Amino acid sequence: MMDVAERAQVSPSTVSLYLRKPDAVSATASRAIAEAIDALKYVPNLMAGGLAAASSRAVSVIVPSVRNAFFAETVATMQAELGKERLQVMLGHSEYSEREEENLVKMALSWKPAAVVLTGLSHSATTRRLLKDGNVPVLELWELGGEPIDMAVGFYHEQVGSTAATHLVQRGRKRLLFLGARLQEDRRATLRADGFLKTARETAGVSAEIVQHPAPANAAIGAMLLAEAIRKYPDIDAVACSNDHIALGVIFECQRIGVQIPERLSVIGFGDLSFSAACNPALTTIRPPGDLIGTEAARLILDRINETGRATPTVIDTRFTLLQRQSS
Amino acid sequence: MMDVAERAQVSPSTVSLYLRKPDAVSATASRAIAEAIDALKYVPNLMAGGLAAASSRAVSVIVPSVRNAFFAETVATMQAELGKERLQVMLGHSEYSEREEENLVKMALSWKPAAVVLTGLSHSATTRRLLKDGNVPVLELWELGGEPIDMAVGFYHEQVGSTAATHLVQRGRKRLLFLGARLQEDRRATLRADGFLKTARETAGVSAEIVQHPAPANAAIGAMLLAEAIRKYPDIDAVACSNDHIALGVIFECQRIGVQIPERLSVIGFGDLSFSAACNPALTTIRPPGDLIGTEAARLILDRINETGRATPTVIDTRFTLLQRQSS
DNA sequence: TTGAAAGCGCTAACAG
DNA sequence: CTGTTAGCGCTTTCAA
Repeated sequence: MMDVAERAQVSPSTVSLYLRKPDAVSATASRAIAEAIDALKYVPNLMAGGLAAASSRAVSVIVPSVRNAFFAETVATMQAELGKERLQVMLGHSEYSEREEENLVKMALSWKPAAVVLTGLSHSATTRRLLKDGNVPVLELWELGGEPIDMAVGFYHEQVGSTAATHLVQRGRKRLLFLGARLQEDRRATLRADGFLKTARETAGVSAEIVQHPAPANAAIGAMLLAEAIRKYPDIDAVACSNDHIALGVIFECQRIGVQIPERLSVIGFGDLSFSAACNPALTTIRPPGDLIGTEAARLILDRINETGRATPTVIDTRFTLLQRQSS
Repeated sequence: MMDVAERAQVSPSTVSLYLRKPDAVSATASRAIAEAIDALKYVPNLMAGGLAAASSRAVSVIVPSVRNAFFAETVATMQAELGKERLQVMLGHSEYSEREEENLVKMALSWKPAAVVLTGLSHSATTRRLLKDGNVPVLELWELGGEPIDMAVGFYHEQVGSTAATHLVQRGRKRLLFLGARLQEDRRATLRADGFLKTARETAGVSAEIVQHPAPANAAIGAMLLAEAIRKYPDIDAVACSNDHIALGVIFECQRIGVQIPERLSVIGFGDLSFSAACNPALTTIRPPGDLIGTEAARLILDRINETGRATPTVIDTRFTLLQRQSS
């Protein structure tokens, strides 16, 4: 930076100012500095900047796993949005463990991040304390309904379950079933199951049960669950799945054992994954706005950093969309 | 750190040493320092550390998109492995653009990363120059066959295509087709197509064509491609798909139009995605070792950082696996 | 709008 | 194995 300043005939602090707030520097100086940066191929050292400013241009994003398409979508969107403002995404995977999440938060704080982004509303006591004391913007994504540490962007998962149940009932179904995977770890899937069962059972003449498996969701588990469901509850006429991977397995299993969808069995999923519209039959599902969550989250972070006077909202409900297709 | 040193009755540099190389500090000092860190709830400032060391504990990982399950797998694995050594993953998405990748590399270099990880072997000239001059370990993942900037971990995609063709021919197929999506951007899918066509056409009595679509791969595109393929080449008896999303669409479309798999048509995919084994019929596919690529990459980076004397290899061929299932 | 000065909190020789 | 010393390359008042 000193070399750039020398070449541009200004002081280092003017170069620094130019880099951070270009508008505060005169056109003449700006031109000279830009030329010097270019000629010298100057690359700012963000470590030094972060040290001096006691805050870095890194945003720590912690999700259960980026292998999960939902979180991948949000992470990808956030990186794209934050990258435009030259903010770096630092990624961490909690693998659905609060202990691991806590470690990641500790590591993250060492970087003096511009913001910390978590998934969901349940965290260890230490995590909450670290973050509250940390004097850093905190965002919790993908879940609404509890008390956020700072800001939250997401939707109500009980509503998702409730919407699914209502939809199936409206289609004339009476014997409902929820098919869930890894419910012990996936709090949000559990909330969807709760909402589903509650709404279904509150409806006169409708019954609802749940069948689950502890392994992570995939189509093979979905197929197993459907087989087990048919065995346990031969008279079911509709299943709601904790996500579309499970629903895909249900579709394949029904094909194999000759259960007609939707005539004999209605199926609704969650996720609207890339294959859902192309299934045979096309899968009715509920689409969570993974990308919207990402853009809204990025916007809140940017607002905070730029302290745009106007108080930023604390909670954003992105809602979700029911997509009715052939399977119901 | 000075507070910790004072409380532990040692000098700050001993604390620093303890933090970086615990084994180099006496047991007595270690105990005292650990106690002090705990009591004071000391959180190291990695920005300061990075500045002083002229190198940070951040690893920049740039992939086309983490929405793609292949790269998500590698990113997740790398984060887990590097996280154990307290290295942070900084994520960037090139969206298959060399220009965007170049921007991300420039941003990454500002952080003085411990290593830069890219996807594939083709990059802009500037990217290559920046990285070669950057005096930073560079890894290129998921592709072998060219001249790596520094180190590479992956496999040969032409071999994948060739393996698929050979498999189909061995199953007695004669009229082969490659179904591809987004080949103009996805160099590795193009390499697989090339290998497939070459091997098929070199085989006596076997013909091979290609049908493609410019949109990103998903099941709907796969269904469209299959329909188009049947129209153009009514006598095909086998299709290889650029990935399993396409293959899934093919399976559904064949169900709809009544084409028997594998009797009338053999299908092979690429990816072994989470649904592939559970399809109806189960999908024959080629599994790329996304997790192995991640662990090997992490190992190379760690070796470099710790300068484990022994020269680290420059290129690692992880190979891939053919999984024969019902669809062929 | 610009510049001088004073660090930010740590690392890395080096000597002991 | 431990301590001394001299910065790393920026940002940020504050004054001009």
